[in-house]
Amino acid sequence: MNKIQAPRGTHDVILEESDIWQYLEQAGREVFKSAGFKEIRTPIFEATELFSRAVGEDSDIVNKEMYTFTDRGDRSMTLRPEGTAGVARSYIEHNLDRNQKPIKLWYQGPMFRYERPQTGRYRQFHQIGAEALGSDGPYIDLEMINLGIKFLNSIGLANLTLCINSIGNKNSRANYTSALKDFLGKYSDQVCEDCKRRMTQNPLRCLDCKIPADQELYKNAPLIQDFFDEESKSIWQEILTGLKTLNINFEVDPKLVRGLDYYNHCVFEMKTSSNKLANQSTVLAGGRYDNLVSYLGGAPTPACGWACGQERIIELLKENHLQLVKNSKLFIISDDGIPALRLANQLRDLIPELTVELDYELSKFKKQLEKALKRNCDWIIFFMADERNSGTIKLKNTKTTQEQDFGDLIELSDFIKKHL
RNA sequence: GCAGCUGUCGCCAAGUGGUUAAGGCUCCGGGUUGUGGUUCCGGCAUUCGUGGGUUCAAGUCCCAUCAGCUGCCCCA
Repeated sequence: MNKIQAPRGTHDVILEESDIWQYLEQAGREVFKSAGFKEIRTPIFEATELFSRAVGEDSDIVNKEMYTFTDRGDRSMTLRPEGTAGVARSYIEHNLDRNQKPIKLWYQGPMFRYERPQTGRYRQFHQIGAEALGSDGPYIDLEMINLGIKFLNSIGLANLTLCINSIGNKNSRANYTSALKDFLGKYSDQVCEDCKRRMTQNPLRCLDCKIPADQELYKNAPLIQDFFDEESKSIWQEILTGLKTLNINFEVDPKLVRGLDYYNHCVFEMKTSSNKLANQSTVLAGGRYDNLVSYLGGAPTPACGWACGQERIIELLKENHLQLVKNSKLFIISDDGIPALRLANQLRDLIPELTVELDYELSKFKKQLEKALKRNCDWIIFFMADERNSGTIKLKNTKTTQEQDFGDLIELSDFIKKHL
């Protein structure tokens, strides 16, 4: 029989790694809770049309990266490539705009993109994201940025830089794009193949071309800020002064743009300087997307949000030699299974925060002791025939090596609780 | 979608065409009569990602395929 392996670009989260995942997700939950965000769980697959409308017909995601299939009812379905579209769809479908605004939501879960796997890049990957719908900003934008930073700080991530830019409103961007096209047109025979293609499809992207020769040519390219109308200008200004006043460090990156169509005004990314992620240095990215809800047929709704790639963060956490908070563990050594199981259950009820384990193989005393020690248990209970016959439980603290007999379970559990 | 590198036990690995595929860690069984991870014995790949081919002979060479890594593209 040949072994079946996990599909390309997917991976199993197993053993110690799942501890890190839980730690990460717990940290997210706490941060969102503290800011009054509610969790939203949307389907993992949606009508294909949702993504082609939300993400953009000519984006790479829609064109070549979606997991699309026809279901048995002949409907075209797609495994979600990102989280925002589903949230917006749900917002419209359930008339969430009738709630107090803004609606503040967060989500966590798998996303799917048919890409070439690399470090920090998978076909099934996971994002934690937050969206706020119904507020114009700039305060909600600042709140979202702040929350993103807070989240990453809370898990002990350092060496992160907030990069920020504004891509203005629709008008400003249209004016800029046409000016940029004119500028780029002058070099159409000198730039790289990719840029030639980008010139027509997504001229903004030329600006972050990685070819030095191209960069040289683009040095004198027009800047988007010079094309801002009054609205774009004032919103951008408010964000910048807000960040300064809040003492949030940032770098303005005029070349920061977006691959997804629905963004406008302020966009931002958190990047790591760690070389652990190779080329995938962006760990969290987001911005304002005032047009998405109306693209999808809802009433025009200002909104902003961000998403962060969990796999990428996990890589960084591993590098940080993360000290996960371990809870106390107790191991019962016994020569009879049933009394040991009963005792384990009683202890679990009495001390829910304690991990209680035992040896299901009923190995010899020596072996069980070894197992307990190898597991790094804080406590060992000796519950062999001798103890059971005398009606006592012998408790040992493995750190202090002190032992104590207990005749009463409540007394024993109180003792442990006191020393947790 | 394009290009380069890699693939031997759960993990780390030796092996460079020639008998039964080193070693270490982990794990499992057992001894040292119930208290510190010790020690001692023993076990753990008919098989080298998979499938073909070359050869008297292949983990070692060739081809294909799958997967991983890296760069491009794009993105979280």
